Amino acid sequence: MNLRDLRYVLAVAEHRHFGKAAEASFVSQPTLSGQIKKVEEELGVTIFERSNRSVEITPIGEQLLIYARRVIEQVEAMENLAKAAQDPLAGLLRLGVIPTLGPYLMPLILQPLRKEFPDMHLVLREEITEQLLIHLRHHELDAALIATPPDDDDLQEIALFDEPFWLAFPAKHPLYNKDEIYEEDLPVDQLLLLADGHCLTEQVMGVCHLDQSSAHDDLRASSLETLMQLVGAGFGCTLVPALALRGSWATDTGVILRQVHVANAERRIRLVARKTFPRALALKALAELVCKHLPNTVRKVVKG
Amino acid sequence: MNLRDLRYVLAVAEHRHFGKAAEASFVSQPTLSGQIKKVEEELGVTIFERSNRSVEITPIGEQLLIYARRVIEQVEAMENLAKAAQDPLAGLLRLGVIPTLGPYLMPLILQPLRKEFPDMHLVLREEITEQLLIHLRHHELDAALIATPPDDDDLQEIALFDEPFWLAFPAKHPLYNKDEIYEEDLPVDQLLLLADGHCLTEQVMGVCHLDQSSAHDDLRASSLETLMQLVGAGFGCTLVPALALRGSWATDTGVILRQVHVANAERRIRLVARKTFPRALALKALAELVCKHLPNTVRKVVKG
DNA sequence: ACAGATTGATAGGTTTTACATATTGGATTT
DNA sequence: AAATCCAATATGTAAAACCTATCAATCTGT
Repeated sequence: MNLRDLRYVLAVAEHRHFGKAAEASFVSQPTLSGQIKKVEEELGVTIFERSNRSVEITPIGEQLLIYARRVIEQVEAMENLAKAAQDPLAGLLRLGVIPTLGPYLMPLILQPLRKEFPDMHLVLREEITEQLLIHLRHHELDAALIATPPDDDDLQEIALFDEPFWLAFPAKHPLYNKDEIYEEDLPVDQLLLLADGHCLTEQVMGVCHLDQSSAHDDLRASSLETLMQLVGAGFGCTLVPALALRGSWATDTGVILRQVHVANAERRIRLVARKTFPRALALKALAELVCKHLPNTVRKVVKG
Repeated sequence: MNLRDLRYVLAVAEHRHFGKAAEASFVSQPTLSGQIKKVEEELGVTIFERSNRSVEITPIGEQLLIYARRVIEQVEAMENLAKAAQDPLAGLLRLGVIPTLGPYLMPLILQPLRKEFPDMHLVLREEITEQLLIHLRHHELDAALIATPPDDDDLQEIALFDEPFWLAFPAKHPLYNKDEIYEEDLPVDQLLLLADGHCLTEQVMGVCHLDQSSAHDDLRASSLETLMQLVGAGFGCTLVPALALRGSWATDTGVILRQVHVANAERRIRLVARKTFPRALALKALAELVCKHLPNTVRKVVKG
């Protein structure tokens, strides 16, 4: 049996006339007659009792029609659903973000996103890079915003922007008088770090030429917010990604911020997804939207 | 789209492997791949995200699968229903009977019917011939038991049996001493009749050579039961079909019954149905069952 | 009563499409 | 490096759905 055949049956039931039903189905009357006959033979049941001047539905045919109508109804609902979902810019997009980026980037783009792509339904998940990549591979996420190259042949990336690191230190710190920070100024021995696993931790250590052994591991903050509270409280200094400068800690914590003039004192933020992810357009749209709403503290990458 | 395609989609979803799904669907892998691709193109949506080592279902695919499963489920229910209804001896049979036959014949066959064809669901309707024929033509009945030739080219008949008329008269009637009634004995002037419309009325008039004008129309009974009550009460005589002899009036009403030796003092009972009615076997089975359970007071017709 | 219109079924030929086998390209495993 | 696995692609074949033309039966209107 066939959906087309069911539609033919419904057409005959509606018109009670093979010719009219054929016309309404955009086929010839012999074709329709043949298909109806085929269905009846397949089901082993007479659906229509036809004479030369009337077409009537048998009682069993009436029962079958109820099912046929339900089937066609469901199929049409299915097609409508697909049609509504055809727009790659619409529908669910499960996006992961690293914790040192999410709280500062997402507020900038959520409202524009709702305005420009009202049908795109973003579901956010904040985890460290390693977890995000696992979720991507497991198809539990569709895309992720991270700060390291994914290093996985199954994944693709769209580079978005470079986010410089700023130096954060307590108000009473000797560096207070320096407006500009160079490599030799970095207070490497007073450096406070995030917990392991955060990509930011390794990147900051890289900028400061620290390795695992030489880094303090007695004081590790579990979040950037906590870290800045520690800085404000005078426990040490740290490097902060530019977008985080406007975090909630920025007011009244007595933390001083300075631009850093050191090579590679920045991280590249990219949108990664599986190469096989079918909604490339959604990724592109999201990438462009993010770039469009970035502050001047970061440097956009010119596409790619 | 196509039911076959939906089954393919479900198979891939189940196996998460095109080769295995193809095998389970008894087609080659390229065929299945092609059909899946076709469905995705038709729907404009990617259902499966495939790489060289995995097949995963997209979120929209998951939603579509819910519908696909429902559709297939309904279709299978439909096929099961048809299969269950394939037996022409099973299922609904809407049967009409004339009022002078139904109450006496049906009790004889209902139980055997339930025993021999437990799946045949008889729905009875008791009306005069004219109404029954109208209902037959309107497909509101499938068959009818009547006592006159249907005289309609769209209808067919199976003759079942000839039912003789018996003379019924009050106990004190002068005919009491006659054991056998011949034409000249018929008490034509005392004849009581049923209401017009009943075929029995005309047939009894025919046997007695009465026409519309010469017949009493001051006393007409609305049912055979009433008629016999009138006879028992001494209002007159009448002719009764043989099967009715065992009606509820037969005891304690003082009605005397005599066999009648008059040509054509009988009526032929036939099962009529539309020529186009598809369940000829059900008719045949019913006809045979009726004949099998008739008392000796009637003469079975030898098939046809 | 007879010609013309109507209706569903049938016949024969064409186009579409579903299918199979063979092969390819990319990735993984031994 | 060779073998294996997997889905996609290429190409030819067989089944099906479809069309036009026609038939048989009936109904309509003169």
